[in-house]
Amino acid sequence: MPELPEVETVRRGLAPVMEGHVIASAQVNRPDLRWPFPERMAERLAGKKVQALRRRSKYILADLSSGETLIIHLGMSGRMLISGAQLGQFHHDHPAPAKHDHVVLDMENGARVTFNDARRFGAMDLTPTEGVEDHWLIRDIGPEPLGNAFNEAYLVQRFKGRNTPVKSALLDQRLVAGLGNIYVCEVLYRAGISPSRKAGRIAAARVAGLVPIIRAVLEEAIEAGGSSLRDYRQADGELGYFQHGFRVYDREGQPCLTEGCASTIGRIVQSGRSSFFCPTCQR
DNA sequence: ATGTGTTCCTGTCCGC
DNA sequence: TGCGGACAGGAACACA
Repeated sequence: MPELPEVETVRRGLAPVMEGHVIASAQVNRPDLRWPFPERMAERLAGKKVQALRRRSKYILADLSSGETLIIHLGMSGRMLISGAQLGQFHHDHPAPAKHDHVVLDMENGARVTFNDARRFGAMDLTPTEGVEDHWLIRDIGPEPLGNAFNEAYLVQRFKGRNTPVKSALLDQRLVAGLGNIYVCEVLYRAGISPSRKAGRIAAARVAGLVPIIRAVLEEAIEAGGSSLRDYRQADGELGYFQHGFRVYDREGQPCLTEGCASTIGRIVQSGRSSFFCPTCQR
């Protein structure tokens, strides 16, 4: 599920209990998720301090004092739960293990971080921190949409000559990092561009206009995640799944929210994914 | 090189 | 209440 804003929200939620703290022990309850876990993962995590908790695209990167980095991907259904830490205090009691709790990290500070992933499209790997950007899962990913390398000239260049629908182009992680089905729908709605339009046939000015829209949509979602984070810390400690007011995603058959537009939101399937759009506002 | 369809897995929801 | 099918926030992989 989680797209860039949700992963960033998870990272920010984990940081207070993990960054600068030592993993006392790790429990690994199955041999694999999408791929096998790295050899001896539990042993390689135990006793290591998390020096930094970073994010690259939809990956969370935990740099360890051993010189290795734990790479975490949440896939479609991956969740992170914090227990034993509330309101800055550690109370040391944890909920009963749940179905699909695959990896459990017990921190020396008493907090417990549980990775739960029903569909098991998630992944974890351990790799040397030096060169983690060249790891096979990460090396081909495009620029961070909130960074300087992602800009108008870049996107215009990358769209040039592409015969694929703009929806597919923006989902392509090699082109830009971190966008998923929800936020691509939201971006194209805000930009007034049909998801079916071929990327290479959009006027350069409109392509350039996508850049600030992508940034705004993601930043607003991160902000919404940030405010939800405070609630989660008070509630059950589950991170990353927050209610965010989507303006077009999952609104098939409901009225378009654009002022003065009388259309209803439609849905088409593009390469197996639902695209929600307004047939009037998006051309 | 690009573009598209299939696949991995479990859970939920909706119509009969 | 059961059953079948569609669908779900990802992305690697196989193939045209």
